[in-house]
Amino acid sequence: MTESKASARGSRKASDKAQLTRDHWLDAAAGEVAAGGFGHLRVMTLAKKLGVTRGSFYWHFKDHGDLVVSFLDRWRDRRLHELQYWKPKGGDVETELREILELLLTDASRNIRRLQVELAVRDFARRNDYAADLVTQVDAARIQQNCTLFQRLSNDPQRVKDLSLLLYVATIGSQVVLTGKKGDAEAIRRIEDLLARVVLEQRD
Amino acid sequence: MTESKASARGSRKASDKAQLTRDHWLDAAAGEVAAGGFGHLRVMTLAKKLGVTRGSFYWHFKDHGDLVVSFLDRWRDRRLHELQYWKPKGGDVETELREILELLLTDASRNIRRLQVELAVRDFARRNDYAADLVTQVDAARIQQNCTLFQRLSNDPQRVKDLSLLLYVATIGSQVVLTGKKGDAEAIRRIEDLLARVVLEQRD
DNA sequence: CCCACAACATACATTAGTGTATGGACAGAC
DNA sequence: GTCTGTCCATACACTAATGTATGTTGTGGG
Repeated sequence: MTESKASARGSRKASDKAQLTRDHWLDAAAGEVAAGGFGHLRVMTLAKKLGVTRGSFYWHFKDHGDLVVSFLDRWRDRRLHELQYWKPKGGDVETELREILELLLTDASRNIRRLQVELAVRDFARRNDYAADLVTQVDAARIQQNCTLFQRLSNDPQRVKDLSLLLYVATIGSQVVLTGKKGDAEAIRRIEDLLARVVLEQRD
Repeated sequence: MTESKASARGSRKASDKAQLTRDHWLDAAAGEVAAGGFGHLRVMTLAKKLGVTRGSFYWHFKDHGDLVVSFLDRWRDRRLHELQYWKPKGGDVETELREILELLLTDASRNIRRLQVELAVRDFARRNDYAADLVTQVDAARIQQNCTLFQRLSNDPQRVKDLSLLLYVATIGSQVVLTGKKGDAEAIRRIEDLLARVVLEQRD
């Protein structure tokens, strides 16, 4: 009996006797959200996944809603923070554009889990005001990020905004339509190339 | 007592004593799916909405899964069928391109309900193989539709395919990112205009 | 040594939703 | 008229999930 309990706890990956933190629960939640969206985020499922009972959950979190809000907050923080890591390397504009395109499309499409979570958050935002607010923040920051690049392509501020927005919606659309389909890598690569061409033709 | 029952039934829109059909239920389901996605599609909610009890539902449908499959099938049929209505009017290419762009972006963004359902189906497809299959069918048909237009722009079949795909992912991305946000109509109009410009520059 | 708290287990109450079995009203066929 | 089938109501059983209240264990401080 005691062995079965020990082996149950032992099914956890990292350390056997280490105790859980909020982040452990949030990581497990990320898996569930990626697989089934926020509608399938269950406390019981997470507990089984972590090899504990729900009693642990209600120690770390007030309730199910607390988990959701914490998850969304962490997602927002990470998405905003990762934008800081992209610093223009001072190469020529075309090289930099192709770099950021590869980052936004090819690289992003390889991070299936991260992409699934993003789509789930975006879908959840359609019926949850809190999530909708965070998505708006992240979208705005990313589009702003694109703007700083496109300012080197054009002096027309309106054109800069429009190009940034076009690039962004094309990026999201590619992720929504192509991710997980067969031949998606090839299609994404071609979209990436075509986008670079049409954007570069807009310089003045 | 009988009055209360009658008034309950009378809360339905069209006719008071008309009996329900599968399509009535599917229409009501569309409202729920648009609002909350497939995860919030409840038999009880639909029954209340239609002013009947769940007994009626289980007469028209085998079970909850039957409703979902029927809903998806009808969605696929309608999306494929509506493509037949767009016949090239034989104008010049630029005019026709701007027409189809307006149809795909501005017009589509006005049909909030239809758009919400599409996004819900697309999200559901990430965890449901049957839905994924239908979405793939619809996507392919729409992209193919775009190809017939772009064949008048370029003789390179690969470029035709790429442009069609770019237009499609930009369309979907616009719907995902912009729909429902403030100032979305203006943004969509500008995306539409920019897309027309960059596509026309790709003719040979 | 024990004690106090953090971390988790256990057990129970409650809710929301599905599916099913059966009964009833009502309209048309004959 | 009554019979039959369609369409819906009612009542019940069942499940999954949440939240809460309380019990249990392990561990460092004094």
